Amino acid sequence: MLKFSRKVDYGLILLSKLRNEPSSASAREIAARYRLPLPMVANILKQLTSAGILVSTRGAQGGYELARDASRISLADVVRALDGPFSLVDCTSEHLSCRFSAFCPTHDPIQKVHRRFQEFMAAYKIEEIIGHTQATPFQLG
Amino acid sequence: MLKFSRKVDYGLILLSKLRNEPSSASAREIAARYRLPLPMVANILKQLTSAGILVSTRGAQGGYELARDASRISLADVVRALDGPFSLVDCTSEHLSCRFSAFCPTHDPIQKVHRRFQEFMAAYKIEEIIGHTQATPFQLG
DNA sequence: GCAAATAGCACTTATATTGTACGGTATGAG
DNA sequence: CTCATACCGTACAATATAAGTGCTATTTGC
Repeated sequence: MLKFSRKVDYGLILLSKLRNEPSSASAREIAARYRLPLPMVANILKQLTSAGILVSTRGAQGGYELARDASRISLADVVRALDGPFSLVDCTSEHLSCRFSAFCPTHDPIQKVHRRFQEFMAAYKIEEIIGHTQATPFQLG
Repeated sequence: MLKFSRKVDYGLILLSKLRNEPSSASAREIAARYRLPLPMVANILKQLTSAGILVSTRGAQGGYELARDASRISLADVVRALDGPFSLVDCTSEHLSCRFSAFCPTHDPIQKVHRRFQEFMAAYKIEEIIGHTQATPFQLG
């Protein structure tokens, strides 16, 4: 299917929290705020950190904050961090994975679609997505 | 993940055959040509037909051909026919499926991303993808 | 009637997503 | 220095989705 994973969905929500309330927040705090399971939130934050989108402080009073301004974080960054390198087709990186290999009649044109889509995602900064609204906690039981 | 399904991959190859060698071809013929399993090819052709992208002729000497010119078939048409309605996020159609419902801080902006992506796919005609090269059969054992 | 061909289901298997858990390491406070 | 807090890395189980196969019915041309 052609859709964002739930990780990306959640990730954007967590990022909106961190961007709109910039004081460093712990995984526990964020999970409680949005009524999400702690292990999942922790995992997502870890992945965003190792991708360089967040910076973490360990130990008591530690937590996470944005590594750079939201206007310099693209949708492509977030998706790559949480879902791995995305490619519309398998044969983007390794030709071998394709049965048709060099003879594939659609290979080159689809590469072009792929590149255009990558550009689209890279140009889309999360500032546009999370910058407008204040992060709103889950309000209903 | 954010990629085309194999069905779409195969579908585009089959479409390139039908567009570049316009005489009506049977599923068996196409499967043999590309060394693909007949049941799979048949299924894909069936789905493309019921979506109105191909027209079929039943019975002996029957087969498939494009329902309209490749310049009037979009990538969105093909993806929708083979993978179902695609939406970057679950909450595109039914708000209920989202845990945060109306309180979700990222809902509206992501809808916009979704619409832009749909437009991108709808503007991309398969003519651009399958029109340049002649369909090349699989050539290696 | 017979063979070729599509139509419509239903089913199985493989793979990816989703969510959870655990042992380890770093830090700050008392 | 001990303890609680919090991040780190990785592995694991459950579930959902995709991928591929098979079968029976129906249509059509010879």
